[in-house]
Amino acid sequence: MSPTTEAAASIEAEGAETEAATKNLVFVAAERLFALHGFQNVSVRDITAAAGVNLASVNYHFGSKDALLFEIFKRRTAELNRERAKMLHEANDRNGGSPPLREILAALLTPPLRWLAPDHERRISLQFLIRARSEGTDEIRQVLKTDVSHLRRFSDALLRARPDLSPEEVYWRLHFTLGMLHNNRFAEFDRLNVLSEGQTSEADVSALLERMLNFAEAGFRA
Amino acid sequence: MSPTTEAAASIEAEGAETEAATKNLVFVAAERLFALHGFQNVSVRDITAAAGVNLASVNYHFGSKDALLFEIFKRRTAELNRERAKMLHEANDRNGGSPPLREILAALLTPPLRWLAPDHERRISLQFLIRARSEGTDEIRQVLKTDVSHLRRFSDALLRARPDLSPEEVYWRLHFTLGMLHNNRFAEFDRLNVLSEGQTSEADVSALLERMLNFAEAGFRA
DNA sequence: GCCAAATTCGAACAGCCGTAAGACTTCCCC
DNA sequence: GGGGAAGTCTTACGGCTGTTCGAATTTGGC
Repeated sequence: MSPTTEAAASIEAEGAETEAATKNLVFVAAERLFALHGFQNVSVRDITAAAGVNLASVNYHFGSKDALLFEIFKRRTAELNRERAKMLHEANDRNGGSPPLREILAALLTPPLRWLAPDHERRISLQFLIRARSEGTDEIRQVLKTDVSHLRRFSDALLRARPDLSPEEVYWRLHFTLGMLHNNRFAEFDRLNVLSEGQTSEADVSALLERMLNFAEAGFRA
Repeated sequence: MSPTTEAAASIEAEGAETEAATKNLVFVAAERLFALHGFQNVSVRDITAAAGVNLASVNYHFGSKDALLFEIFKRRTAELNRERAKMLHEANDRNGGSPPLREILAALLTPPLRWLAPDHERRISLQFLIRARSEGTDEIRQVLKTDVSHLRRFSDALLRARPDLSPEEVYWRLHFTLGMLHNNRFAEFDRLNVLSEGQTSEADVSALLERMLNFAEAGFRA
């Protein structure tokens, strides 16, 4: 029996490093290589070589290269959404179900920006997610288009905070805000460093979060 | 003698559709396919088949597949930057060399948004540029990182319009604004359409420009 | 209407790709 | 400690990739 049929169940088992050691080695190595070089530019042989496992491991444990990409995407997306939902929930609790603009935006932006910190364990995962969003397979693009339930919670909250705005306007501004966020890949940081002649400190992620919140909040208040 | 050595000179010859018909067929077909499916997902055979020319045409006229991508990128980037520079120049003339915030941002965003109109001849070119920015070769990424002279004109103008902001702050906000723009690929439009249950009219590009200007201007005024 | 240069064409090369089959080894439970 | 499942390994297949070569063809100047 192929173990890939149980893959979905293992998504929740976060710290399950003990069982299926090779599967985890492949998962981690693939995530890193995909994030750094893109899906198409990384071969199954690259992955298994980096992981120090056999070539056939990818197909045995995940079924195919596409399925491996999709599984990484699902797991990391679920993690990120969980952190965002938790922050939004806490903001709701603090404010009687109708938090101010800035707290909603903070719930949306803080988790990914936390991941972006140089020493954060999920830094490479965020780079992976940003890349997968634009370079991923049709299956991933389908999920991004279809599964908007998570974003809807945020658009609903934003509508409650700014009931004078039309839903359409809120959707667009949310779209803009996510665009600001998704632009934060390695390459863009580099360009920014050149543009500002090394003045920007990409290491200071909390300052970046502050900047993004200021910009986005002002955009929503316009 | 290989004609590819003269390729750089022909970049300026915009309407040179008459000479080198096949070269132009390849150029146009490749741009469309790259924009729609990504660089890695399009083979030389796909391009030549779509263009209705011989397989060897790409290597004969452009040297290699990478060089073809780079040449499309250079030409379209130059075109876009020319339109932006022209608008910025006109804004300078109208305002004694120090245009208001909104006019600077309009010079930055109007040209690409014009291209995005459904019936615009450069619609596919903008999609190509957005894709090439994140999926392109190392050579393209190097140009994006190094050649920031064009963006510098905008950051300088923005600094003059908001002298109370630190240069670093201006760079980041410019970065955010470009992020809003670069997020406008087909896939994102689709998600937005689902999110808003078909309420968004992506055809109405001038309304989108207005929205983006409002959002970005407010962000810069924060 | 000829010659040479420019272009197009058909064909093939060498190499990498994802995947699968089958033999082999390890592990765990009864 | 034997048997069966789970995992690992080697090997190779078929297919697609970018690129090249030499011949055939077209083009442009005289």
